[in-house]
Amino acid sequence: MAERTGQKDRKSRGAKSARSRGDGPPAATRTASDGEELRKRSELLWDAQLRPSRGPKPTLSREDVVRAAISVADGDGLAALTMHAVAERLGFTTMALYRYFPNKEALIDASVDAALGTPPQRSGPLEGWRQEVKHWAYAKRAMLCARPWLAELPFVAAPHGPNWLSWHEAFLQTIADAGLSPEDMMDVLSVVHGYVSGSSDTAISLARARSRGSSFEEWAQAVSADLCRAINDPRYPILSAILSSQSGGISEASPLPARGGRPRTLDESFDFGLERVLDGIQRYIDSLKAL
Amino acid sequence: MAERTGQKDRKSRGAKSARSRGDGPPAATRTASDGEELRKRSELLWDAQLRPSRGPKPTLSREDVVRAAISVADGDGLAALTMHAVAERLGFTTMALYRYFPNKEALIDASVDAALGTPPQRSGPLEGWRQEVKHWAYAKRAMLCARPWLAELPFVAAPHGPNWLSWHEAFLQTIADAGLSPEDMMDVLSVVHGYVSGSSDTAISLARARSRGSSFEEWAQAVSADLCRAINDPRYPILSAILSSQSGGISEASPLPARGGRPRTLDESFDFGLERVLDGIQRYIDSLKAL
DNA sequence: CTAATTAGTGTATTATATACACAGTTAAAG
DNA sequence: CTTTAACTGTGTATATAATACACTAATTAG
Repeated sequence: MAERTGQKDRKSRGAKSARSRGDGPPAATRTASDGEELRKRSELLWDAQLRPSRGPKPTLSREDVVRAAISVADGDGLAALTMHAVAERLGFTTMALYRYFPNKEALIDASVDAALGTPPQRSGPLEGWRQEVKHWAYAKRAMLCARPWLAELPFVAAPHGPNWLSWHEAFLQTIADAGLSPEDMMDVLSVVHGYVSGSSDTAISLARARSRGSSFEEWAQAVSADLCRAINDPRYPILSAILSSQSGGISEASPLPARGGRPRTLDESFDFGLERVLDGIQRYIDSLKAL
Repeated sequence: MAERTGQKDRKSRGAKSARSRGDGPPAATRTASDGEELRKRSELLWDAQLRPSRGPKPTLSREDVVRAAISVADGDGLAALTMHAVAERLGFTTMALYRYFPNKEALIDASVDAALGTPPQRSGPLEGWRQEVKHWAYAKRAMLCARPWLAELPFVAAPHGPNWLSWHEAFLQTIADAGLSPEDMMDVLSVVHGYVSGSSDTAISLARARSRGSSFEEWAQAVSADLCRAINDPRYPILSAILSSQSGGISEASPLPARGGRPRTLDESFDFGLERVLDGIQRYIDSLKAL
């Protein structure tokens, strides 16, 4: 009954393509990332792939492959991102991709970074750190919503590519003149970045639903039904009260700018939270100035 | 050259087990969650599985299966969480699990919720919302670090189970008396929750590395090396300057409480950010009182 | 030209999820 | 007590994916 699971056959192979799997501990497929794993992935991600001189020239470039991968994920979600699907889009066989990336994980790492894109360039004069940070936060959220499949990946312990660093750099520029220490700047970055990525899940969920053809109503209905199981459950008195008091569920982007008794839209809630976060940062900056 | 990939053969199958796949759009495996998907998953998660009367009693319960699944994931990470591994741990065949959960996704949804556990009960008198929220945030972060595999899953658009709701409820209790409107309470929850989950990735990464036997040094080395590719890259002037100024990389939990020139530890950075967030919330609460 | 080296292909292997049919079990109904 | 519908756990089969490996054709250094 106990099955012969163990022992993946590790055939010794020439010192040639040392860029394959890696062997450490259990070595979870994707997702794993202790020291060894991360180091390898990071190296692969930044590896410049020098072109050899002897054989035929490759028809494609890594960029081509990444573009195809992104286009697959954009179209049909992360689950559709198979080596086969990418190869097909390029008109090649599945195995051809392995000439460009040693494994799927490396392709995904590269695709994720490419998909992040570069942060919007600041145009015109600085508007003060607060406004600049807001722009950055909006842009980041918009980027995530435009590529909902990014949120399906564990960002935890993934290697940071050039575009990721660009986003960080762009943030640091927004607060470069606020008078913070280097360490404070990094920690403030972490606060805003944490808030943005951690709180955008609902918006991303909506974006994904839309990209799959669901209507706003259908999505809102499902989300609401899911959460509303708390209603009338004695384990959740406060939540229950709040949910049942809020008549509808989530409201779509408001056509009217008026903020009356209308509940906040998703974006307005994001905004609300962002203002709180910025208030907190502001207070810290002010406290430093006061010294 | 172009390969004969097309046309996945979709064999017609009887109308029998209507509880199988679902068919809508491309229907990504896990991870997908438009309206339909979410509705189904939510239902499954809350479905009470009434025991039928006719046949033999099942040897296991859903709870048993979930426990086994969690123990697999705790031990070897999410990638090790296969139906086979869970079944083996229980001493059953793979297919036996399908008597308890219609598919792996449902098992994972249930396992995630169970793994969240219940938030710590408040003991003793209230210490004021700020302190209470801090406790909650610490507890949540600790919970995520204790189960790093949770962060490998897309939380986006996953159904919310009883434990998830409990965490929400517990938060709402902490700020129930702060004088916020129901809507504000939910949005404040979203801020803190967003910050905590979004900013814990590094700590979670460390926790995972540790659970896989990496030393702190090995992990810190890898993380640092990954980020430090920015150094001396003209695209990242500020980041580069900050990183090269900070001598070491990340420092472990400090043995000394003294906060001298020493860089912040991971936990201290989290704390720093949390204080900013709380300051922002406090300011909002104060502004309401001032009215 | 010749040999080394590489690109893309084709095929085989392995891991996983899961459909389906079967055998033994149990309790409700006769 | 028998019958039998409804179930449980098992065994087997299939589909999807990733990817190892060997092969052919291409291309260029010498």
